[in-house]
Amino acid sequence: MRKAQREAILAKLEETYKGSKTALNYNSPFELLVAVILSAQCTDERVNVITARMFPRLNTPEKMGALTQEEMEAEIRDCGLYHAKAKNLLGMCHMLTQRFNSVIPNDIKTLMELPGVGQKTANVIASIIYNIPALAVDTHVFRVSHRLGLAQGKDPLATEKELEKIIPREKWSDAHHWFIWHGRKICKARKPLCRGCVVVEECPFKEKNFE
DNA sequence: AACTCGGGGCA
DNA sequence: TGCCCAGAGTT
Repeated sequence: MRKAQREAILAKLEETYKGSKTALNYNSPFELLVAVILSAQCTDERVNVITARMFPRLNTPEKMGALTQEEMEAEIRDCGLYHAKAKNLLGMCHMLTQRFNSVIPNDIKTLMELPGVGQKTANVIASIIYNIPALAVDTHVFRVSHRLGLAQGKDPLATEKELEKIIPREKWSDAHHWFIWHGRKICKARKPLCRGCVVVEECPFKEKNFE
Protein backbone atom coordinates (compact mmCIF):
# COMPACT_ATOMS: atom_id res chain seq x y z
CA MET A 1 0.00 0.00 0.00
CA ARG A 2 1.27 3.45 -0.84
CA LYS A 3 2.18 5.92 1.86
CA ALA A 4 -0.27 8.55 0.67
CA GLN A 5 -3.13 6.09 0.85
CA ARG A 6 -2.23 5.01 4.39
CA GLU A 7 -2.09 8.61 5.50
CA ALA A 8 -5.46 9.32 3.95
CA ILE A 9 -7.03 6.43 5.86
CA LEU A 10 -5.45 7.45 9.16
CA ALA A 11 -6.47 11.08 8.72
CA LYS A 12 -10.09 10.11 8.14
CA LEU A 13 -10.17 7.82 11.17
CA GLU A 14 -8.69 10.57 13.32
CA GLU A 15 -11.13 13.17 12.05
CA THR A 16 -14.11 10.88 12.60
CA TYR A 17 -13.10 10.00 16.13
CA LYS A 18 -12.72 13.64 17.12
CA GLY A 19 -16.43 14.13 16.48
CA SER A 20 -17.40 11.34 18.88
CA LYS A 21 -17.82 11.39 22.65
CA THR A 22 -17.30 7.85 23.83
CA ALA A 23 -14.29 8.11 26.09
CA LEU A 24 -14.18 6.86 29.66
CA ASN A 25 -14.75 9.50 32.33
CA TYR A 26 -12.06 10.02 34.96
CA ASN A 27 -10.45 12.76 37.05
CA SER A 28 -7.15 11.18 38.07
CA PRO A 29 -4.66 8.49 37.04
CA PHE A 30 -6.14 6.16 39.65
CA GLU A 31 -9.65 6.66 38.31
CA LEU A 32 -8.50 5.98 34.76
CA LEU A 33 -6.75 2.80 35.88
CA VAL A 34 -9.92 1.56 37.55
CA ALA A 35 -12.08 2.52 34.56
CA VAL A 36 -9.84 0.71 32.07
CA ILE A 37 -9.85 -2.45 34.17
CA LEU A 38 -13.64 -2.37 34.38
CA SER A 39 -13.94 -1.87 30.63
CA ALA A 40 -12.75 -5.39 29.81
CA GLN A 41 -15.59 -7.17 27.96
CA CYS A 42 -17.89 -4.29 28.86
CA THR A 43 -19.02 -1.13 27.09
CA ASP A 44 -17.61 2.26 28.01
CA GLU A 45 -21.13 3.58 28.57
CA ARG A 46 -21.71 0.93 31.22
CA VAL A 47 -18.35 1.65 32.86
CA ASN A 48 -19.21 5.35 33.04
CA VAL A 49 -22.46 4.57 34.86
CA ILE A 50 -20.60 2.50 37.44
CA THR A 51 -17.76 4.95 37.98
CA ALA A 52 -20.07 7.97 38.22
CA ARG A 53 -21.77 6.22 41.12
CA MET A 54 -18.55 4.98 42.72
CA PHE A 55 -15.82 7.62 42.31
CA PRO A 56 -17.36 10.34 44.49
CA ARG A 57 -16.83 7.95 47.43
CA LEU A 58 -13.97 5.75 46.22
CA ASN A 59 -11.38 7.76 44.31
CA THR A 60 -8.13 6.74 46.02
CA PRO A 61 -6.34 3.41 46.58
CA GLU A 62 -6.80 3.88 50.34
CA LYS A 63 -10.56 4.34 50.21
CA MET A 64 -11.20 1.63 47.64
CA GLY A 65 -8.73 -0.75 49.25
CA ALA A 66 -10.68 -0.62 52.50
CA LEU A 67 -13.65 -2.39 50.94
CA THR A 68 -14.31 -6.07 51.45
CA GLN A 69 -14.51 -8.41 48.46
CA GLU A 70 -18.31 -8.47 48.80
CA GLU A 71 -18.56 -4.67 48.94
CA MET A 72 -16.28 -4.29 45.95
CA GLU A 73 -18.35 -6.76 43.95
CA ALA A 74 -21.52 -4.87 44.82
CA GLU A 75 -20.03 -1.67 43.41
CA ILE A 76 -19.21 -3.16 40.02
CA ARG A 77 -21.66 -6.04 39.72
CA ASP A 78 -23.28 -4.96 36.48
CA CYS A 79 -20.13 -4.74 34.37
CA GLY A 80 -19.58 -8.49 34.08
CA LEU A 81 -16.60 -10.56 35.24
CA TYR A 82 -17.15 -8.81 38.55
CA HIS A 83 -15.71 -11.47 40.82
CA ALA A 84 -12.26 -11.42 39.21
CA LYS A 85 -12.34 -7.68 38.63
CA ALA A 86 -13.21 -6.99 42.29
CA LYS A 87 -10.43 -9.26 43.47
CA ASN A 88 -7.95 -7.62 41.12
CA LEU A 89 -9.02 -4.08 42.01
CA LEU A 90 -8.59 -4.74 45.73
CA GLY A 91 -5.22 -6.41 45.16
CA MET A 92 -4.20 -3.46 43.01
CA CYS A 93 -5.22 -0.94 45.68
CA HIS A 94 -3.29 -2.82 48.34
CA MET A 95 -0.17 -3.01 46.16
CA LEU A 96 -0.41 0.69 45.29
CA THR A 97 -0.63 1.78 48.91
CA GLN A 98 1.92 -0.67 50.29
CA ARG A 99 4.54 -0.67 47.54
CA PHE A 100 4.09 2.50 45.51
CA ASN A 101 3.04 5.12 48.04
CA SER A 102 -0.30 5.41 46.22
CA VAL A 103 1.38 6.72 43.06
CA ILE A 104 0.54 4.99 39.78
CA PRO A 105 3.79 3.49 38.38
CA ASN A 106 5.06 5.36 35.34
CA ASP A 107 6.45 2.55 33.23
CA ILE A 108 4.74 -0.30 31.41
CA LYS A 109 6.72 -3.11 33.00
CA THR A 110 5.86 -2.03 36.53
CA LEU A 111 2.24 -1.32 35.65
CA MET A 112 1.87 -4.92 34.51
CA GLU A 113 2.84 -6.14 37.98
CA LEU A 114 -0.45 -4.72 39.27
CA PRO A 115 -3.20 -7.35 39.56
CA GLY A 116 -5.61 -7.11 36.63
CA VAL A 117 -3.27 -5.01 34.51
CA GLY A 118 -2.00 -6.76 31.38
CA GLN A 119 -0.21 -5.56 28.28
CA LYS A 120 -3.17 -3.68 26.79
CA THR A 121 -4.22 -1.93 29.97
CA ALA A 122 -0.62 -1.01 30.77
CA ASN A 123 -0.15 0.52 27.33
CA VAL A 124 -3.34 2.54 27.60
CA ILE A 125 -2.49 3.86 31.06
CA ALA A 126 1.13 4.67 30.23
CA SER A 127 0.27 6.46 27.01
CA ILE A 128 -2.62 8.51 28.39
CA ILE A 129 -1.32 9.38 31.84
CA TYR A 130 2.40 9.67 31.25
CA ASN A 131 2.45 10.32 27.52
CA ILE A 132 4.73 7.31 27.11
CA PRO A 133 4.63 6.28 23.46
CA ALA A 134 2.68 3.04 23.33
CA LEU A 135 0.01 1.85 20.95
CA ALA A 136 -2.35 -0.55 22.66
CA VAL A 137 -3.44 -3.25 20.20
CA ASP A 138 -6.69 -4.78 21.41
CA THR A 139 -9.13 -6.85 19.38
CA HIS A 140 -10.58 -3.80 17.64
CA VAL A 141 -7.25 -2.25 16.71
CA PHE A 142 -6.08 -5.61 15.42
CA ARG A 143 -9.18 -6.34 13.31
CA VAL A 144 -9.60 -2.85 11.85
CA SER A 145 -5.95 -2.31 10.98
CA HIS A 146 -5.79 -5.69 9.25
CA ARG A 147 -9.01 -5.16 7.29
CA LEU A 148 -7.76 -1.80 6.10
CA GLY A 149 -4.47 -3.34 5.02
CA LEU A 150 -2.44 -1.23 7.46
CA ALA A 151 -0.93 -4.28 9.15
CA GLN A 152 -0.26 -7.94 8.40
CA GLY A 153 1.40 -9.16 11.60
CA LYS A 154 0.07 -12.39 13.06
CA ASP A 155 -0.16 -11.21 16.67
CA PRO A 156 -0.90 -7.97 18.54
CA LEU A 157 2.75 -7.28 19.29
CA ALA A 158 3.77 -7.54 15.63
CA THR A 159 0.81 -5.35 14.70
CA GLU A 160 1.80 -2.80 17.31
CA LYS A 161 5.25 -2.49 15.73
CA GLU A 162 3.78 -2.14 12.23
CA LEU A 163 1.35 0.58 13.26
CA GLU A 164 4.05 2.45 15.14
CA LYS A 165 6.00 2.66 11.90
CA ILE A 166 3.21 4.32 9.95
CA ILE A 167 1.70 6.55 12.64
CA PRO A 168 3.57 9.63 13.95
CA ARG A 169 4.91 9.01 17.44
CA GLU A 170 3.05 11.90 19.03
CA LYS A 171 -0.25 10.38 17.93
CA TRP A 172 0.25 6.86 19.26
CA SER A 173 -1.72 7.44 22.45
CA ASP A 174 -4.66 8.82 20.47
CA ALA A 175 -4.49 6.40 17.60
CA HIS A 176 -5.80 3.39 19.45
CA HIS A 177 -8.95 5.38 20.18
CA TRP A 178 -9.48 5.96 16.46
CA PHE A 179 -9.38 2.24 15.75
CA ILE A 180 -11.42 1.26 18.78
CA TRP A 181 -14.15 3.74 18.03
CA HIS A 182 -14.27 2.73 14.38
CA GLY A 183 -14.21 -0.95 15.32
CA ARG A 184 -17.07 -0.68 17.79
CA LYS A 185 -19.37 1.59 15.85
CA ILE A 186 -18.63 0.81 12.19
CA CYS A 187 -16.11 -1.93 11.44
CA LYS A 188 -17.76 -4.47 13.73
CA ALA A 189 -16.54 -8.05 13.91
CA ARG A 190 -19.79 -9.67 12.75
CA LYS A 191 -21.66 -7.18 10.58
CA PRO A 192 -19.49 -4.25 9.54
CA LEU A 193 -21.53 -1.19 8.58
CA CYS A 194 -19.65 -0.47 5.39
CA ARG A 195 -22.45 1.82 4.28
CA GLY A 196 -21.55 4.38 6.95
CA CYS A 197 -17.78 3.92 6.75
CA VAL A 198 -15.60 6.93 5.96
CA VAL A 199 -12.80 4.82 4.49
CA VAL A 200 -14.86 2.34 2.48
CA GLU A 201 -13.31 3.61 -0.75
CA GLU A 202 -9.82 2.74 0.45
CA CYS A 203 -10.79 -0.53 2.13
CA PRO A 204 -9.63 -3.84 0.62
CA PHE A 205 -12.01 -5.76 2.91
CA LYS A 206 -15.21 -3.95 1.97
CA GLU A 207 -18.30 -6.11 2.44
CA LYS A 208 -21.50 -5.83 0.51
CA ASN A 209 -23.56 -4.50 3.34
CA PHE A 210 -25.55 -1.72 1.80
CA GLU A 211 -28.95 -2.74 3.19
C1' DA B 1 -2.95 -22.45 22.92
C1' DA B 2 -7.23 -23.13 25.09
C1' DC B 3 -10.26 -22.26 28.75
C1' DT B 4 -12.92 -19.48 32.01
C1' DC B 5 -15.21 -15.73 33.97
C1' DG B 6 -20.36 -12.95 33.54
C1' DG B 7 -23.84 -9.33 32.95
C1' DG B 8 -25.08 -6.42 29.01
C1' DG B 9 -26.04 -5.44 24.29
C1' DC B 10 -28.05 -6.80 20.25
C1' DA B 11 -30.32 -9.58 16.72
C1' DT C 1 -33.16 -16.86 23.52
C1' DG C 2 -28.49 -17.28 21.91
C1' DC C 3 -24.23 -15.32 20.67
C1' DC C 4 -20.55 -12.08 21.31
C1' DC C 5 -17.88 -8.69 23.91
C1' DA C 6 -12.48 -1.76 25.11
C1' DG C 7 -9.00 -8.80 28.71
C1' DA C 8 -6.34 -11.19 32.13
C1' DG C 9 -5.11 -15.22 34.80
C1' DT C 10 -4.52 -20.05 35.00
C1' DT C 11 -3.41 -24.68 33.30
